[in-house]
Amino acid sequence: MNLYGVYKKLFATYGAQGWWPLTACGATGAAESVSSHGYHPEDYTFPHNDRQRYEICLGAILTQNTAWVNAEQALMRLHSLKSLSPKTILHLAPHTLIWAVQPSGYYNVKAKKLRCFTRFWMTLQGTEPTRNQLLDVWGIGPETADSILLYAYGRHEMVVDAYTRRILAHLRFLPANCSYDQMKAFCTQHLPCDVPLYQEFHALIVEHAKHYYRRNPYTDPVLLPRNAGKNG
DNA sequence: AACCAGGACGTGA
DNA sequence: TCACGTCATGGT
Repeated sequence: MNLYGVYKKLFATYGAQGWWPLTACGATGAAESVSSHGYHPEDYTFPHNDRQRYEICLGAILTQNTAWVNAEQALMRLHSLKSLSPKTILHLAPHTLIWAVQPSGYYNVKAKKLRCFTRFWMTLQGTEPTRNQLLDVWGIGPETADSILLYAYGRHEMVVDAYTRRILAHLRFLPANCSYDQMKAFCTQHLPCDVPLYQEFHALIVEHAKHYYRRNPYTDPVLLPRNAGKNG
């Protein structure tokens, strides 16, 4: 099975994931309903405005090496401060921003990252950032940059992560110590050039890895049903 | 009770 | 370039 076969198998198994998740307030614009996820299954025209794009960017930073539920709590706190927007977030006192970011961990660095990114965002004036521009922002590395480009701007950039590395290595497509750029190039080369497919692929990888790639040794009954590849 | 979560940065070799 | 320590909360 090639990588496109992997995609089709995961999609058949888990269905459309509808990433990127927004908070309910971000997805609907409602001021009060700040509860669960605002997924957008099979609405690939998403996001619809700069406010949603901005929330995706903050979420991408807040979820770095952190469970999404924790990042979401931080977004909720920002919303409760009416500061889930570039203009207002920069007016927060340092300790207030740190309080908001605290549930997502790394609160000192992430508060700084949000400030750095927001200053950059303001310079964009609504225009789309390039990948190199994003990488020049302190706190934005390759995965966060690609997440922003793919999910906030619908750009044709594959997002890969630690889960992707585990799966690609387990399927023996790439060595376990492969680089981010190697993974990205491999995925780009072996998948159709289709933005919604890219969005779903990464989301499906994460969903699948949560099931079978949390702890070594990995067993994957979906992609490796009968002990295949045991002998290298 | 370790171990992990949708990484990135700073440093030293 | 690359390996390694650091950042930190919350769930299993």
